Amino acid sequence: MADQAGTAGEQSAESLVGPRERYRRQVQDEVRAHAWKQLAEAGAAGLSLKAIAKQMGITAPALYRYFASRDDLLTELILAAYRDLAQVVEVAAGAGGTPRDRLTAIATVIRDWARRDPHRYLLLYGTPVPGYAAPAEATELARRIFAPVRDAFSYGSDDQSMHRSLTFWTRVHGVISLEVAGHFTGMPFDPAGLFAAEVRSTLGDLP
Amino acid sequence: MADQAGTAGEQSAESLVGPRERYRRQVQDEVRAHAWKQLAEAGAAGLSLKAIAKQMGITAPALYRYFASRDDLLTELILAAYRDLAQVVEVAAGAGGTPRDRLTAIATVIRDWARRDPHRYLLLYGTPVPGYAAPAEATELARRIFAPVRDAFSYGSDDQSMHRSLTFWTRVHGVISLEVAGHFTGMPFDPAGLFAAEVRSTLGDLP
DNA sequence: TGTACATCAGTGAACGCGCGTTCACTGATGTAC
DNA sequence: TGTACATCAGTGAACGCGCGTTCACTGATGTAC
Repeated sequence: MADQAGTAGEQSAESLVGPRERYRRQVQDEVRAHAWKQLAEAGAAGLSLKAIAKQMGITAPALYRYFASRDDLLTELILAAYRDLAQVVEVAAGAGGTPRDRLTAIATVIRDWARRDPHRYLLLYGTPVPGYAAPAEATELARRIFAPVRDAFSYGSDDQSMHRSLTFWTRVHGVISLEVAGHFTGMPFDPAGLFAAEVRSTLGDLP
Repeated sequence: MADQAGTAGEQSAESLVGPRERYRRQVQDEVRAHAWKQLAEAGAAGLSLKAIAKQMGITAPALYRYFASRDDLLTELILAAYRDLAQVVEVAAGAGGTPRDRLTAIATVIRDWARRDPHRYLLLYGTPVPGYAAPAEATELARRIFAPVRDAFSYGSDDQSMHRSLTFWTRVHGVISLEVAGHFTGMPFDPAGLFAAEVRSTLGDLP
């Protein structure tokens, strides 16, 4: 939900931009904010331009000045979510330390990210939106996120890194997705503890 | 999607039932079949009585003879899915053998069940339907399904069975949910192999 | 075996709702001279 | 500094669509005598 201010090509563009463009971006941000709120409350199927317009005290056609269509807005939200997660994971992976340190950090930030905005996590890794085809960039970003994991496992020479990375990935998502979908509610145990134990167990004797 | 003919209280009821009741059940089954087809094509949010009626060549109000409301139908489908999975898992768990045999069988049937009808699996374990509260029976059934796993891990005296069961559960769902949601498509590896390896690794030195 | 009656599946019109999207337009705002 | 013009955000009416649900009704079908 944070602004992707770091995106290449937009750097320090604020000062080069007139008041009209400035206003434009402000409204766009407001639309996105309302869109995220809707996604949280009604899921991807409940994302509605008319409802957003009403919440903003504006008529619906006005939104077409800012987004070409409803699906365009949805695509933008999905890509923004992927970019945000990618950035968070890359920062965690880049903090240095042993492979073990890095992978523990990656797992932790992914879970924190998912818990901060469960609907946003589910938008990426939950039930696919029926009839909606994700753009190619989404797949690229998903690959980019997976890459820090594979990189951290690619130490030494004997290489089972692909298999170990996939295992890491499915285990991390296994706990997180059941947790954020609410399948642990009412069960007498601590998801954080389970997650930590799972990560430890998955890293095994990793240096 | 198979008929729950084995449900207690309905056994051999067919012969006790007049032609009207027989017809009634037939139509109900047809509605359910169309509902599953819709769920597969448009997700839970796309389940529509009017669309089902149209597909059956009937007017929508006629369906209210068979289901009290749209949400009632959805609830019935969810419970039917849980019951079907519970039965399948219980059969696998009850086939005997070592704990290892039983848990391998459980994992296998869950994955097969999920792959046979991905949308049905996602209805239970995917993104929760927003604004829809699952009935208490759903939670009970979910617990019942988990119970065979816990039972198979509860051998000997030292008891970490709860933790091991949860780990088994999250790992199985981790692979399956990413697989059925299509997050492995385009990646050059075999999900079946990954799943098998994951189950083996999770069972460890289990007898 | 035949008839009268009760049951009940299905109809058709209607309700109010929300959706995405288009179009011609108004009027405020920024910009160029 | 002042004015004319171009830009463009936002409006309001309208389109066709689909949804869940209600209601009074028709007419076929099963059942009881």
